[in-house]
Amino acid sequence: MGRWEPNARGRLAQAALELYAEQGYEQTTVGDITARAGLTERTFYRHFADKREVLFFGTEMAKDLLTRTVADAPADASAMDAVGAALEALAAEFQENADRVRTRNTVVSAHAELRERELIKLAGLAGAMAEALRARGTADPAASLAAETGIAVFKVAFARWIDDPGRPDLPGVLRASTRELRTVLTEHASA
Amino acid sequence: MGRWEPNARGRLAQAALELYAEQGYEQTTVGDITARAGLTERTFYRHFADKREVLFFGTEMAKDLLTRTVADAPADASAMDAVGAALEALAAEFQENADRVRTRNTVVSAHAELRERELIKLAGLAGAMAEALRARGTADPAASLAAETGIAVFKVAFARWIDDPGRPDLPGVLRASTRELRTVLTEHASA
DNA sequence: CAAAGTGATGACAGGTTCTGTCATCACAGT
DNA sequence: ACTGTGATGACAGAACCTGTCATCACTTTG
Repeated sequence: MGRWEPNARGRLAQAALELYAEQGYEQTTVGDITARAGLTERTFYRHFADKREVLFFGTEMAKDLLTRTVADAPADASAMDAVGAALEALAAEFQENADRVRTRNTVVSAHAELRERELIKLAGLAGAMAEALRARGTADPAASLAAETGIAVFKVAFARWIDDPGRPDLPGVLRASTRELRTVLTEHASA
Repeated sequence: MGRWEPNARGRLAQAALELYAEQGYEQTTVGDITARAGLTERTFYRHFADKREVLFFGTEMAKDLLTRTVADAPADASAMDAVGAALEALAAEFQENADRVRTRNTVVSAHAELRERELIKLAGLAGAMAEALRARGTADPAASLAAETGIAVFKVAFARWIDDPGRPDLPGVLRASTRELRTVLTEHASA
């Protein structure tokens, strides 16, 4: 495993987050990152596909958590309940690492390129949850709808959590948002 | 207005879509595009922010259509009904230009970079609809939830429409998906 | 214990994307 | 005609990303 200085990948991710936060994403070159990490530019691209990907280290972990939680939901739970449980588990993890999550969000939300990457990662999470729902026996339009809608609610709840530092309970905001959505969807005049 | 050969922007967009479809997005350089359009590389970047943006010409039109339709919804219509009407209007326009929409989608969905751009454009549409809802008097968690959920349903409906060439009625698929979502959200064992 | 093997890193070249800057050209208004 | 305006051309250059080969630390094998 570890030869030379250990944990090159981790050092690169750490240096990148620091520099992006200190001097901005666009002002930071890959050379800056590798210089701080004590490596060469070429090595950066051996660990990360591009300059953005270095900030999305944890997405695979999130995907695992979501799919596992969906798979482990009680057999009589509805698709939306399974999705809700998964997203609450993720929200709880965000809550535990609130400082890191907020720092990272500040960097990501400041640059369109990074927001783009974040959105495709979220879409990937939705796809993974839909797949897990199908494995649980939910048919396909319902599975995709539950997963995509769940992610949509998570996005809204997360934004509210970020905006309001006095509301520190992300899982609570998520549950409230889900309830609110049910209201929004049922109070309709037509059809 | 038009000096030199007219409609440089349009020629560039046309040449880009053709080349991306013919030989792939990554294999096409900006030089290829400008050569076919009879312009220089530098001019491409005067009309489009980057190599991806040239495919997202119509997003502003879509945003106008959505916000206008939300604003024009009857005063007694619910937020979700206003969003539903807006998305149905967009779906109808997609339906009218089905061939072009499908061609463009083939190109976009083949490359992660382009899908990223598409997702941030969709997020922008959701944001614009939320803003239009707020202008109509809908409070903020509900406005964002209705807009984001509407886009989520549209994504699912669009994917179903693309996958199944024998189901040519996108507005119909959209309405069916919205009904299905209400079912998914109300059939829950817990809470 | 030496030889060969493995995997991560360094070094270098090169193409592509995108930006800054200034010159040039077609046309409009006076 | 004279001057202004706006789009385009020409050129330089930084940064991103990739391909390729050499090198080094360490492991395995005989």
